[in-house]
Amino acid sequence: MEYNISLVVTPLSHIFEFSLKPTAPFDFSLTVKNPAGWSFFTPFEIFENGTLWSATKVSSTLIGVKMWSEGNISNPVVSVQVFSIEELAISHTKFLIDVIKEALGAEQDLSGFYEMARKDDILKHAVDDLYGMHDGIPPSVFPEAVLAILLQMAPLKRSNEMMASFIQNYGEAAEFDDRQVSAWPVPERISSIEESELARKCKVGYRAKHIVKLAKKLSEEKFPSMQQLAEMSPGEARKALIGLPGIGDYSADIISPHGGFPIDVWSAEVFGKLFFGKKPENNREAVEKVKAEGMRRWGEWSWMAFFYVVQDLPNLSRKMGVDLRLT
DNA sequence: GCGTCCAGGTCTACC
DNA sequence: GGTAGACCTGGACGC
Repeated sequence: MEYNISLVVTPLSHIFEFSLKPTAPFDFSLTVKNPAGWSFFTPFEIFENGTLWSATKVSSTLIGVKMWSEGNISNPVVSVQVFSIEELAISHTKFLIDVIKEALGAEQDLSGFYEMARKDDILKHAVDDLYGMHDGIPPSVFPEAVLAILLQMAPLKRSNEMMASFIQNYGEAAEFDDRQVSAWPVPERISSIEESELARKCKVGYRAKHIVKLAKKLSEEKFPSMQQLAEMSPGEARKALIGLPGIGDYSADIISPHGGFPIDVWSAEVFGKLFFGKKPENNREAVEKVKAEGMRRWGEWSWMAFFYVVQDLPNLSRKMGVDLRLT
């Protein structure tokens, strides 16, 4: 893989800061650095001693974000510093505060989910282990869609390598608070590169075609923002996402701010064992059956159930006496 | 060392 | 509308 060919490093020296009071229960560490290792903004972000340094582009503005907790699970307070190249207008700072609130899931009320989960033989363990973990809405569609495409037809190790190469070759690094964090590329940049160049540099294979077409669609056409997708009905948002290049049933469930029940051949095995007590004979053929059972069992809470179970696999394996390791 | 298989899906041609 | 086959790449596996 080719790294650091054209990564631009941008120093961010202007700061504005604020604090948030998320809806309790809220566990800051579990929310920004969850056990399965899903990134808050980018896989290159840093989490040390309870503080997160991350970076992203929001409406063409590169920002660095430093966050830490000053409260506790039942009385949560999060301090946030936002770093930018130049001083931001008041309207922009208000917008960014909303973006970070959404990304933290700060206003998410977990009480309904927890009430259901405590009566469920699987989820009662997960919500106990991960009490206060919120799930937020990412600031933009492009990184989520590229991630979904890179997860397709590849072992996780290779997906991670493709993702790292893509960010290092075409992203932008934010330098702030004595840290450097690489942020995801924006569609405007990817739309102008050749598919063959992307395939060669990042070894993404046939996925290069989907990624460049996706970038063109998002940068040249009016596609709903993540916030607008959140305001649509789940069905409308899903329909819009499936219209994107390289995005099908599974990927739409990953990207949608409404969530879904994204069962692939990997999760078909995990959830197959949890639901039916044994490994499916054929993981690929079990996808539809496992997905239907998850939707039947957890209904409107399917996404949160998926999220909590995937984050809690080692504990669930032990507590339920089911070997959830892949075979 | 070499050939074969297949992986945390989606698209397209064909019926 | 339903479905088989193709699709990049690289690691695992058998020989």
